[in-house]
Amino acid sequence: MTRVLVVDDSPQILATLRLNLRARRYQVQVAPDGKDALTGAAEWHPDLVILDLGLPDMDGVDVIRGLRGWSAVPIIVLSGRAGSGDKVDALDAGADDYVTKPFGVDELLARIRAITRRVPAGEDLPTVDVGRHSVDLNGKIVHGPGGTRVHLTPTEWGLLEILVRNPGKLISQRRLLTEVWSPNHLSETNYLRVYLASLRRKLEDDPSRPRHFITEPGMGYRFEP
Amino acid sequence: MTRVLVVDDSPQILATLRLNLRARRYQVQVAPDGKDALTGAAEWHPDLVILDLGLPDMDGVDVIRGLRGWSAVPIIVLSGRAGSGDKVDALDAGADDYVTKPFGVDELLARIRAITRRVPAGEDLPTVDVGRHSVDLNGKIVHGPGGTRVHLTPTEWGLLEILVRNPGKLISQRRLLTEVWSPNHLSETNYLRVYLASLRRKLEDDPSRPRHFITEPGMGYRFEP
DNA sequence: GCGGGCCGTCAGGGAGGCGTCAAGATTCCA
DNA sequence: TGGAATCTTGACGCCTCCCTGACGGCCCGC
Repeated sequence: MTRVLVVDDSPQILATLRLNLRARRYQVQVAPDGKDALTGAAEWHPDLVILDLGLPDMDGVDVIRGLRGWSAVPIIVLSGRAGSGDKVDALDAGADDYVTKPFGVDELLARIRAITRRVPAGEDLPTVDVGRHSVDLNGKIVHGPGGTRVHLTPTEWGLLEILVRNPGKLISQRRLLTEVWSPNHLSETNYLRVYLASLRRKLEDDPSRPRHFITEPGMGYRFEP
Repeated sequence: MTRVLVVDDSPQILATLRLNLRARRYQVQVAPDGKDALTGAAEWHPDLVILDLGLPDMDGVDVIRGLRGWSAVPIIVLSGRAGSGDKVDALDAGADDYVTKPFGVDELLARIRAITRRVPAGEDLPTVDVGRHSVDLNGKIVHGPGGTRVHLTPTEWGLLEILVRNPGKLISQRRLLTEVWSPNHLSETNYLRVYLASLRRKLEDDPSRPRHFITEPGMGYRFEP
């Protein structure tokens, strides 16, 4: 089932879209501002984002850039501004479509179908740079300098994905253990030490002085792009 | 270089678009009606089609259907009609975007960038080389060195196609089992072992040391060109 | 200065995944 | 109806990866 994240500060539009999308068997989650949109997308991994440009807390184009930093999820922009410059800015920042308000729900639904048809839902992870290595989360490939390749084990990929999808953010030991292992492994913090060491050995230029996989003692780990 | 086919019966629009696109280093070909559009697309294999719905000889939506019958090329529709029904029809017939006239050239160019960004231009692979063998996916034929032929079973073709269409990318066991067998066979990973062995025996130079069909333990398989 | 957490490192053992082979079971076509 | 091609199933040995425990370094408070 296609997962749609709707970002808008107007409760009416939110309610209308949620109703219409749910009736068409989409899975819907909503966010009222840019901050919630970014965290929601990082945690929920939607197949499509519908984004109003006029958000209370941040510029819509910055939200697009924030998403595009780590995700290739399709983005449909809603906006009251019909100016050519606004459209060009949003599209060039990484939006896939631009619909001006007021819009017909039928048209929006058709555009949603057009976009999800092209992207079979699920190919939303681009490549991320980690120092001199480039990490392709989609193809599960790590390229090193000079055409070399680095091999990662499933557990290493699990850790790497969570960290890289939340650049700059502190990820608690609790969350890493829960998502990579299980909620029963919350006390096994030594697993993290072993596998973080392994990731650093494979991806950091100087594993003993990590620059991208940072330890926050007592709390967790952080990925610095 | 991205190849764009522009379909419109108005000489002015044709000239304007050709000028602007050529200036942005697109390769442009034009067609004045639906018949020329279909034959032109079949012979020239454009990476993008810009299609005016108001053509003299046939309905624009039929042109879309005609293209979609055999090609997945992105289509941007131009139309003077702003009605919601027209948009829905065109998009559901297979168009990727819908721009109403009069339109700004800047906006159209931004939409072109947005669409071609997603599809990296030219990604059908009729024949693929696997070591000393060449695989014709359309004709379902494998040629070996020296004019020999290799026979593959339907299941082998199923596996081979998914792997070869995603060169370099890791394909999960889950996806292979789902698409070649069914979602009920997710636990039968032994099938994969048997048929991967079979593919290697038929296509690899040294089946015991595979160079093109790589196992990623615990995750899936990968085709290396 | 000293001790206790917390973290990084290393290497061995065990379990599960993988490749291989061959023998049924099933389907397909003549 | 018979035979051939294809798919399924099971057994066995190998190899990878995960877990585990021990040790040392660093930082902090006492």
